[in-house]
Amino acid sequence: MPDAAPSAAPAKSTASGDSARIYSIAELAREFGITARTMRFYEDEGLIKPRRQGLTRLYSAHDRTRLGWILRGKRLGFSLAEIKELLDLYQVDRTGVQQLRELLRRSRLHITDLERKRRDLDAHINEFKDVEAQVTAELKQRGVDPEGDD
Amino acid sequence: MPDAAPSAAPAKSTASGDSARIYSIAELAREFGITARTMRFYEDEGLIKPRRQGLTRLYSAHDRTRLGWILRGKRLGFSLAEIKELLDLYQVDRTGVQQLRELLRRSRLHITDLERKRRDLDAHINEFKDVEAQVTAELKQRGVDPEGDD
DNA sequence: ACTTGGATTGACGTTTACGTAAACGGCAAC
DNA sequence: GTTGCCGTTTACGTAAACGTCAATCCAAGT
Repeated sequence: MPDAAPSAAPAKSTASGDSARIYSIAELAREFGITARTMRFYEDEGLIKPRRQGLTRLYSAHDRTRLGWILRGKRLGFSLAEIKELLDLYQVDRTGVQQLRELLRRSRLHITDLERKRRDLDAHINEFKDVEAQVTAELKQRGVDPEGDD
Repeated sequence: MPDAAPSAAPAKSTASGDSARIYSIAELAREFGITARTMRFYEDEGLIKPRRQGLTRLYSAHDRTRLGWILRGKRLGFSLAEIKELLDLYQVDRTGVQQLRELLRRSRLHITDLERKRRDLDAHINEFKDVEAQVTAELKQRGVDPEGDD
């Protein structure tokens, strides 16, 4: 969510310290565990727009943050189309009242969706923790240490 | 997760009341908001195995529960292959110590994955709640009631 | 007897999210 | 000067998760 939420960012002490850093495509790909192909694909889909120096792509700290956000969305099971929609939510102009209303409406819709996901997730976690507890108990009962690889 | 976790199920008062109920493919499809095609596909992939009466599929309460679990997994962003793996975790025989160890290991791995997802989800939710709060404040400042559709 | 309403099995089509060459340019080292 | 290494575009391939027919079957109603 580039620059939208203040969040708990480490204090920028070095003036324009590393927010001015630029990244190559391979560098970011390594960092996030994806391929350059994937990043170009995301660009084609309008999810990121790195600067260009000639043909070569130059990624800013902003781009990097955005990419991280995209991948987090993916881990949560959103499609690239949905992620694009959500990213666009932040780019929308907040000048008009109607637009603010619309933004509010869609944020709330999305929060509802996310909270459902959270319930699903908690249920899933609890079930697997149950299994863990049961299996641990069973092993102990058999006089086996549940920890240790042998 | 069928019958694995006790969970908070409503008391079965009618003896074999509805755990003996059988469902048609269309019935379950309607209930879960999917198509019959999807259910047959899941069967092909080995995710559910309904009884047969001739050619017609008959779904039990167990199948229904299982289907619900599958769809919950999907909402969390798991692939059908992953979901199958997780379902199989429960079917695995818990007799041998080695198998119990393996089950424990994989459960823990999965819990780790789920908890990462949870952190991602919480971060996402917080960001959108920030947006909601900011937009709400902005609307109030302009003397507009954030609620109400006009 | 005939239609209507579900059920079935193929088989091919489609969308999403990339992978995988192929063919090229720029630059630094050997 | 050519061998790597990184970057580029264009284009075809692919796995996952179904959708969409087509042809068929079967029980129920009129």
